[in-house]
Amino acid sequence: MAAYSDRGLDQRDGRFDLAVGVGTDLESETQAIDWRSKCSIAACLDVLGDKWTLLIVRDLISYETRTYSEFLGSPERISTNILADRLRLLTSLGVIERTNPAGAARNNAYRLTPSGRDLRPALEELGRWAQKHLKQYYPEMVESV
Amino acid sequence: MAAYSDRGLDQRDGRFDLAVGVGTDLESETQAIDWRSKCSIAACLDVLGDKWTLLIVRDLISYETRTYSEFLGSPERISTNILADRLRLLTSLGVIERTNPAGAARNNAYRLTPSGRDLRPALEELGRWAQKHLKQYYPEMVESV
DNA sequence: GATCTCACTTGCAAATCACAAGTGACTAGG
DNA sequence: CCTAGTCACTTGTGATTTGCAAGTGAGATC
Repeated sequence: MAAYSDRGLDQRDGRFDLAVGVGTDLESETQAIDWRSKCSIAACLDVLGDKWTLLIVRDLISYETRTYSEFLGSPERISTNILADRLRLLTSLGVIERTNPAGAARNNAYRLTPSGRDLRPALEELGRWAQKHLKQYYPEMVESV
Repeated sequence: MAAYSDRGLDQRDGRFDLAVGVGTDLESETQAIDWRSKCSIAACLDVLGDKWTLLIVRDLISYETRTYSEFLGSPERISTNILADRLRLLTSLGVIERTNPAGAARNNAYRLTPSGRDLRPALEELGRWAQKHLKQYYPEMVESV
């Protein structure tokens, strides 16, 4: 517990440039991650901690594969620039990949890698928590994944 | 699976004003939540989906109780306005509460409610995932919770 | 080979965030 | 009690991120 708590207050933990140089612009671009602490939960949130990233993973758990425009069709209405950015991030992290890595972007869907599939238990727990504790505020909510 | 996918594309799912009128300004203020879809995972992310909220929960899992300034001491260095905002949100959701609800704000710590304690499995899964899949990018990472 | 669709990119306004500097209530010391 | 200090915030300002609308360019379709 609290294994990070002995750190000095003024020090930064590091920055890491993710990149996979496979081919298209989207895949070869680079993203810097500023790790806020050594805590694994904080690291997870450094990467996945926003309103959109895990919804992409959720869609891929539900549907196995999904194209860019299919993601756009999901009910939460992600905007195109955010979608492109998050797909780039998840690809560079090795959480998702193209179904046809060598092929052109058009109709080239995304799928989860083993790393992405390992997020399923966490998403199930989050969904379970919402079902139990958010339904009082939002009765129309339904299950997922 | 994909139980939300039959929704129309143009419809909004709703908005809900959270409020608990217990006493201090911080507790009685109101926050609007715009539910993006009926999906429970999306609902969870509507509420907890950012880089800071779950770190507050993590601290309370690690330490049982924490004051405002103790939260500020955590290594991720949350800023004061964001901390106040998230404490307000988590309080209005019933995820955390003050250890002395009737007392003054000064030295009045926060603790998890049963709802907050139910987030532990999800945080454990997220931490486990980070340990398994993020360590390659960030070797200094350590366990947590 | 012109048109269409798909997977993005770009530009700009709006919202959110980080950082620094207050503020006001309690509290300990003299 | 009066003053100085600490704690729990709030406020202001500039920087970053997001949302929305409008492109763009490459491959598929006709």
